[in-house]
Amino acid sequence: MPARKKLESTPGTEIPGGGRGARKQLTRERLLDAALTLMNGGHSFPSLSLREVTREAGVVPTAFYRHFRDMDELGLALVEECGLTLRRLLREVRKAGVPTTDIIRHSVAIYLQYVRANPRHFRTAASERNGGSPTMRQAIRNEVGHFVREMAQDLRLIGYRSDLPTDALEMICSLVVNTMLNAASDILDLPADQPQLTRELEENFISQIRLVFLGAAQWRVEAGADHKK
Amino acid sequence: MPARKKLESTPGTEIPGGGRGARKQLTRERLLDAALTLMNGGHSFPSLSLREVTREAGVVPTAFYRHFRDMDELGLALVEECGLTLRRLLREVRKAGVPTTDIIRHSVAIYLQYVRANPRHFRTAASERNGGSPTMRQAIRNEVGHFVREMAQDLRLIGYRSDLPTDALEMICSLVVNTMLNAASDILDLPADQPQLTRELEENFISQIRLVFLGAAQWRVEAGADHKK
DNA sequence: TCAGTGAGTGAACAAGTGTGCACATATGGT
DNA sequence: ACCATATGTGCACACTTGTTCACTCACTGA
Repeated sequence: MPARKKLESTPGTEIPGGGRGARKQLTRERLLDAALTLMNGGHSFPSLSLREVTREAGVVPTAFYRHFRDMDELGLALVEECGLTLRRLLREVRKAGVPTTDIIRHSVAIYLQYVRANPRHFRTAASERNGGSPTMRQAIRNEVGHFVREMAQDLRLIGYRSDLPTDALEMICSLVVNTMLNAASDILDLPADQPQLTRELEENFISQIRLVFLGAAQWRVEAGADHKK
Repeated sequence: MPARKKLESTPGTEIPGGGRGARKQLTRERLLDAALTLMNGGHSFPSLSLREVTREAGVVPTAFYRHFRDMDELGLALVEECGLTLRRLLREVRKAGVPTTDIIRHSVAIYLQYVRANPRHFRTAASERNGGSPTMRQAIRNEVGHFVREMAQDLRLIGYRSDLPTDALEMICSLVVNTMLNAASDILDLPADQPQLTRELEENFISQIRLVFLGAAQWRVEAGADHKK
């Protein structure tokens, strides 16, 4: 058991010159961090108790209420954090520009690196997407929806399949994003001492993304938009 | 609160001629059913308490131990049930044969019908796939893995892309299955009074599956098997 | 027929939970 | 310099939880 030591029994002792608002945000982050950490160790969010979180954060249970009304609110804050990470990822890929050769492998590499850099965020996103409370699920759907739309817009900006309507582009992107998230979950669940398996999963992931874009390259609107017959 | 009425206070009263083993299996099913029902109403499995389940099943908490060692064991039984449903689905699609026109739309229709017939199983599968305890996640991965392999074999039997190695076929199928499960989760989460949204989601789903097979039709092993360069 | 088995009951427990309340005290504006 | 504010503490409360124990009594099979 970690049993992180409690904060000094009076506020402000730890960072005397820190400023009040700063301190508040600090313990708020500690609470969020504690939740993420606990979730990384088998726990799933809905089975997380308020007391557990405050214990891990090194804070008395009642202090929780200074920051969140209840666990649901903390959950939403967590989702927001994950969404932020996702957006940062998109920025990163965008910044990398459009390499002339093997765009897919390149982007996937950046993605996997990002997943490994923020395992807790991706695990949370993947696990609460279908698992959490209805409220939280909806929140995650929104974030993922944003991500899909941004990605579609990015594709448009680099001139990819500029003949397709936005609907079609977004449908393609959502397929890609689903595959991404599933892969993240699979890869993060792997025992860390099996580089061979990891390699296989990664190759499988790249193949799937490639296959999707192979299909996307030939997609025709009529095939999808035709609701009759 | 449902507060289903308790069983008669002595065993065997309810179905006097039922036989002992039959009665045991009956309450066992009641427990599994109770868990599924609770999960359908917002709860996620790891946040389910033993007492909650027995309450919903109309049984005293201690009776639980006559059937499962703990909640984890019940979870595994649940996963097995879901796996059974998945296999039944495959059989159903297989039985329907290979229609000459629009195979995809046809199969998707059967699938969606199945999802709506067993919403709790599909919701459970989708939600515990990434969310539950490590043990349960692994169990679900196994079931899904079986499903993927069976599906690949089915494709092989109808002569689909008989030139591809099994690896490639399975990689395609796992993409399809992921898309299926995501779609199920999305569709089941929809408010039931929005047929328009449902319709849109379904069309989107069909498009995605179509796109995948469009890509699959052009897949070449070299592209995926080439680990160098 | 009659003992034994085993699915169910109810009471009890220690531990953990969420939350309300009164209290401390550093911070920050006046 | 000082008082209100706000962040964190400690204690207390009523509940719920998982699990134990001794029990009942219908069904089973010899």
